[in-house]
Amino acid sequence: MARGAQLFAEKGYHPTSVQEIVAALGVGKGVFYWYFSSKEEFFVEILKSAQTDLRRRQQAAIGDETEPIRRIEVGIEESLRWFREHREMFNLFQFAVTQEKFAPILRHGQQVAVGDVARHVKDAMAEGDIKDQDPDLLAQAIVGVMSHLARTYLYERDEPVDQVAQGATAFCLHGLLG
Amino acid sequence: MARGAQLFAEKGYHPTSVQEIVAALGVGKGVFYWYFSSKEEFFVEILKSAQTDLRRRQQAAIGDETEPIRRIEVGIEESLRWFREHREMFNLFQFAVTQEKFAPILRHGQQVAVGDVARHVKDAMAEGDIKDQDPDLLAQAIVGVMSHLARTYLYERDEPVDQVAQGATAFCLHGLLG
DNA sequence: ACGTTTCTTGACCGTGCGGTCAAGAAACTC
DNA sequence: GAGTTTCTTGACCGCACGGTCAAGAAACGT
Repeated sequence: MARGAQLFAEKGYHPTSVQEIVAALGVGKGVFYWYFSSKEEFFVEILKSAQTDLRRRQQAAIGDETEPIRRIEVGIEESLRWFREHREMFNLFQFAVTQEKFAPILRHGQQVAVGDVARHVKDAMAEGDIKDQDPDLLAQAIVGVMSHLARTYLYERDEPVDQVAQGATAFCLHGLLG
Repeated sequence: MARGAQLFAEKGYHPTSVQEIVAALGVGKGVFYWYFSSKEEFFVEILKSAQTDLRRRQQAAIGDETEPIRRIEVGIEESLRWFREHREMFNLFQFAVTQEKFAPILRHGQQVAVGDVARHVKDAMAEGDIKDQDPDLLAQAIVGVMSHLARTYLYERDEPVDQVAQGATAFCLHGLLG
């Protein structure tokens, strides 16, 4: 299935034919339709499993941290690392959000991610580290920074993860001023 | 051409056929291929003209402002307003970045936008309002916040522009802490 | 050993696509 | 108003797509 993700990522969903997928896998077409009921379902499967994998990684990395602000930082860092290791998925995610068929799945996953961050933000507020604001908006903004910097610096310019992560967290914590 | 953009936005680029486009326009297929050499070229034309329109709006809105920080704020605000007025284009832009054929065009436009912001950031640094950091990274982060909040609050949740703009600028200026 | 279920094959089908083009209609000369 | 250029039409073409299915190979149970 990783094979399929790679193909989709290279050419895009529509331009990649089932024919090409099975050829790359070295199997007949029938075997594809034995395991998946359609090209669409196959794609959804790829998206879902990538999402859960990413979440697992985030959770695992955050596990030891107790400080909410640190949890956010580590979450950003680990997400960037995951996206770097799964270059293919970034474009696929981005494409999927734009298609009505796939958007709900993507939105759900992203809502989970935003929820995670928002929880840490709330915790930080409770501890008085962040002044009271809408936690959801802050979390959304953080996700926005993360994903845009990932695209620009990780994929287009291939810069080292740690450096990008450092820039991302610095901006999220202090903004332009401060 | 706005008609075409709408169709593409509703169904996506590939699933929208030339047949449908000309039907929606109420003309024959030949007239499409008289003015455009391919579906692809037509799409590129839509993207380019939208990009220049957005930029014009940004520049016009910023025109009177002299304070660099205010320029950034007004730029964010006006961009959000434009995206709200051209709902169709958001998905189209997002889709186009993921396709190798169209990505260069999109990247160029976005680089121009980032360049604009980065210039204001530099100015603000010169005036001592922002401490020295990489202006390009800051500008990229701002664009990231803007576009993600636009998607979430403007399109998915249909919240008022001013409120979203206020949240976006606040985060960009002060981050979580500050 | 043999029946049965689980997989695998690839030729094949109907469909709808992007793009063409012979045929004309309008609009524009002079 | 004849001649020429600028548009417009829609039937048509070749093709490649997603998906099917009859046929058979492996694997398994007994």
